[in-house]
Amino acid sequence: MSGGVEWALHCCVVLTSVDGPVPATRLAELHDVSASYLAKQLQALSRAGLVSSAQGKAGGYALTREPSAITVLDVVEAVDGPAPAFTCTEIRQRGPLATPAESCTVPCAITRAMTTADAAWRAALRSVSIADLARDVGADYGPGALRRISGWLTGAEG
Amino acid sequence: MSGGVEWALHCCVVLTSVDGPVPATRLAELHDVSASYLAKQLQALSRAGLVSSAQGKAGGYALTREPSAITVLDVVEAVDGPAPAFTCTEIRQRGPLATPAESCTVPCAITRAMTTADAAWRAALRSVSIADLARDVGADYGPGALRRISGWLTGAEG
DNA sequence: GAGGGGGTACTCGGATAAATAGTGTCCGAGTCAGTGTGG
DNA sequence: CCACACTGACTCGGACACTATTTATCCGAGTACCCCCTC
Repeated sequence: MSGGVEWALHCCVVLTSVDGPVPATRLAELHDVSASYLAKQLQALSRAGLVSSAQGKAGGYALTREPSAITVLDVVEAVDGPAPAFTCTEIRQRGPLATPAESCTVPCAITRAMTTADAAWRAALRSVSIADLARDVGADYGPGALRRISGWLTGAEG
Repeated sequence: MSGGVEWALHCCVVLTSVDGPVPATRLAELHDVSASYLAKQLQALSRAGLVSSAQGKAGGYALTREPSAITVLDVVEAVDGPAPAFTCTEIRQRGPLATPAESCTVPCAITRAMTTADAAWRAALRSVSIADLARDVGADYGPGALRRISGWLTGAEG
């Protein structure tokens, strides 16, 4: 999985604590990561409609929906793409004992097993929302943690 | 996920139908894939102890256990490695508002969500055995399918 | 003092290179089967 | 006829190139704010 997923999720969580848009540069220095590369991830989120982008002097990125309406799966699919990890190359239709194409009306057993596992993975990610993550952050580090981040994002210099 | 996982699984399924060892070359031409690269996957299975390798004239690969005792997860971890897809880089400990290390006794919320999803994925793959796959192949293409493959693997020329 | 126009600085967005993991290939080390020879 | 040693060919195993994906970077297009000028 792309490492940018982690960055994107952290950005979504901190964006729950602010109202206005936050520039990519600010998000990058908060997390001490490459601004240029983080921009790419945020663009992916924007293309997926999870965040809105605003240009100009007071521009930046902001969540488009309630944090409870954005799932972790949404972010993962936006950044990594919606394609499943396993792709069947139809080996059964190759070689000297190839299964004829007309017998291949359903996916092969291996593909079915992989698809089932992939569905379980996605279901687990779909059951967790950004709001859940933000709540857990508060539970882990105290209610003031996100508030401090919010203040730094909107106001502080350096 | 590495595409070699699919090849390895197909090999394991067909190996359930034969008694003696089968050379990698024979498995490769059955599936019409690169023999050299398939060898790499089979070596991984051998390192993991799922198959035994025998050298010499009548050598090859054979399953070491009952097909019902080998799970799809075993094969996936043997070929792709046991590492989870998501790796936390501890972003929370970086940047101007870094969380102090002594407060990071448990994984962060994002990592917990990813770990849970990964566990669900692995549980699904663990619940399917190679024997299950072989049985499904019989159900899909008729009981004679695996028998024909077995005969070709052990006897036929070209 | 209020409204409008222009400048400016800041933002995103996509196009462009380096690094890394995955894919594919090759040749050498090791080993078993078969064969020929000697007893 | 049996046992042994040898030959030979076939097997795996790891080391070596090539390609695709991921990672990282840069510069141009666009836009909202702010200042200044005019009325």
